Amino acid sequence: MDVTGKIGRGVRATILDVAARAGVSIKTVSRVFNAEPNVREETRDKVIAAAQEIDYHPNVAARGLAGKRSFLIGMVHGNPSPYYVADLNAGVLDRLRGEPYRLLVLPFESASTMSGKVLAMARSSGLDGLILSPPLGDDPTTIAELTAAGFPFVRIAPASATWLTPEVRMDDVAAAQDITEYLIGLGHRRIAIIRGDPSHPSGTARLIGYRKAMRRAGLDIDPMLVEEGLYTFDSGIMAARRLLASRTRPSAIFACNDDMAAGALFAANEMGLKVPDKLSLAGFDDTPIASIVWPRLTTISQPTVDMARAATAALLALLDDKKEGGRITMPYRLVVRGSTAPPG
Amino acid sequence: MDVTGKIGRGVRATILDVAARAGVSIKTVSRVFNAEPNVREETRDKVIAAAQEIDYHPNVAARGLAGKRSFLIGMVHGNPSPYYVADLNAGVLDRLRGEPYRLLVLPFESASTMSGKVLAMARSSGLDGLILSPPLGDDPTTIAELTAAGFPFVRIAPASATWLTPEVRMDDVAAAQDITEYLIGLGHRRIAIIRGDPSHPSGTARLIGYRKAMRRAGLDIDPMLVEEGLYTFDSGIMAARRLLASRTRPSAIFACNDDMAAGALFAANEMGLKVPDKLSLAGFDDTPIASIVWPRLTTISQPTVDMARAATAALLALLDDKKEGGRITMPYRLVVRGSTAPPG
DNA sequence: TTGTAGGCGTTATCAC
DNA sequence: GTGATAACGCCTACAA
Repeated sequence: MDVTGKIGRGVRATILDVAARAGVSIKTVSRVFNAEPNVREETRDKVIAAAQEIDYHPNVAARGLAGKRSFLIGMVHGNPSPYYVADLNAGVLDRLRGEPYRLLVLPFESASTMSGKVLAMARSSGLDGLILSPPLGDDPTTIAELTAAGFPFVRIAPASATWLTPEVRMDDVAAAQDITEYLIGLGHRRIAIIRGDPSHPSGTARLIGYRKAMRRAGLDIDPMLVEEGLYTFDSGIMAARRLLASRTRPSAIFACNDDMAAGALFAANEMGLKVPDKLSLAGFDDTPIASIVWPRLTTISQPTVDMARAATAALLALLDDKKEGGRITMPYRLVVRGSTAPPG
Repeated sequence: MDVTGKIGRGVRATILDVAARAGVSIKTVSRVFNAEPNVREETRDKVIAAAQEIDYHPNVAARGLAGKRSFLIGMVHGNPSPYYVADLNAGVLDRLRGEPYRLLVLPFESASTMSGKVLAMARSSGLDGLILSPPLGDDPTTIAELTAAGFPFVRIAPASATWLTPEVRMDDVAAAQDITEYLIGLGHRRIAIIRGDPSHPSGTARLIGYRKAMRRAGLDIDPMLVEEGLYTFDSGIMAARRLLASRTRPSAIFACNDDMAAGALFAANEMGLKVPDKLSLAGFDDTPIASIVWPRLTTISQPTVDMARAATAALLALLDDKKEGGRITMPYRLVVRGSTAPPG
């Protein structure tokens, strides 16, 4: 036994060491480290002091084995926009600060390779819970297997509601409608849309919002003005090139995320089309990219960080109290910047 | 006991279930799942079949407790550029594919808040090893405590060599010298530099390369042409505004990363300075941002993903074979794009 | 308010 | 090649 309390190189102190040093039982030490009640303040202090002296850190594996939880939550993301992912990460980690939970990032190539394997992955990684972001949060197979197994998970920005488990979202339809109506209000009539990856249902919601706005204004929706993208910068370039090559080209383009809008801006620059004089451009998400390009993008500010924070909070509640599923809708904001103007 | 092999909702199969079903001992099952030798092929198949039938996944916590490792590695990053971080993540995860190790992302505010806490964090998170990216990889306190504890770690892009542990880097000095010489070769004489955050030593290396190139060309280094940034887009704007407000403004700016170069481009746009006609701009890293702005940035292609992959490979080797430290230098590439031209 | 006993699911040690 | 059995460090009961 180590009477001095000095622990040799590589040898970690255990709860027994702390107990011995503090002159209490291991259960008392355990109580202190789990913030359980019924410990005299004086005892608590003794334990904490002893722990510090020998640099004790609870063994996560032992804790997980005995307590049947790993304090590990996973985030699966297949979003191609690094800024979006960075925001998600930031929100989750922010909420996790001070909590015993840690965040595991799960590799992810495409939604299809992942479908049907999420539960196995979660199990083999020993996760306590899962945060699903688009498009996986809308994958029926994934939802079904997680639900069937009773595995705790929350969804960020799901397109369809299940109400089975917490969902944090924003109103994509209304936001897309707003930004389209803003373009219409500027005087635009030929307004194109670059939709997102069809496998991301949020893209569909945004398309619906666009259609609503157009219809309400009595404007035709020319199929030539609906292009498909993949939420990537490059796909935005491609889509915009097709749109702008047409003889009856649009005077405004609404891209379903900032990356594609930046791509459209790039395409316009290539063709010498000045934005916003000859072409108005709107994005969606308000990621940093919207402020990096010139001119800055008019866009919808999606509270990604807040959404991630809220989703994490909901998951923690789920893990602790086994609370029911619910739906949280976060507010968005139309941000008007230099990329939009009346048609020239 | 569950004779049918069907496992109820939420109840996970254990190694005992597999052993019973396969008619072997748990040790044999363990051997199979750890790819140990001395198991007859026939036995192995039986075990694997039994495991699949009851959807067995080894319990990570138990494995960690008994085997004294968590199969968890951590990456600590304090780099403000999301694209850089995304590339690091991608490289690590790519190398980890197929390995039993998982990646933990560690929250990180600033290098100073982290210093002296990395080991404690690694311990309390139960990590097996650590990947340190700038600027933490150069923090003496961190290096010292990890080394003293014999904790396995590798460093990505460290400024100073320790040789104690694997280091994956590129030659920042030579790269910065190359890109500066390229600008000089175009005919520029007044070349400014926007250095990075002083707490990131890579910025110093790049400054040295710039100085070398200038001296070799017999050019004075006007202190007015050396600005300080923080590796962020906004800091690039600020620094460029200061540089461009001067009456004797530079004809070219070399920013120590792409984010700041993009900021400089933004500032030039603000002032109506056409790039590259009136101002040449060079970045560093070749993150996606370099290709998103217009015109695209001339930059140094830093093989971030490859570096992360190599660092991960080195860490895995360290964890398995206890190999020695070593130094890997990856090649860089000067990428010439539209943001640079002869002075107008 | 505190302590004791038992078990969590695996790996390691040694025997067969 | 294979198998019993003892750790591993903690948490959950239950007692005191």
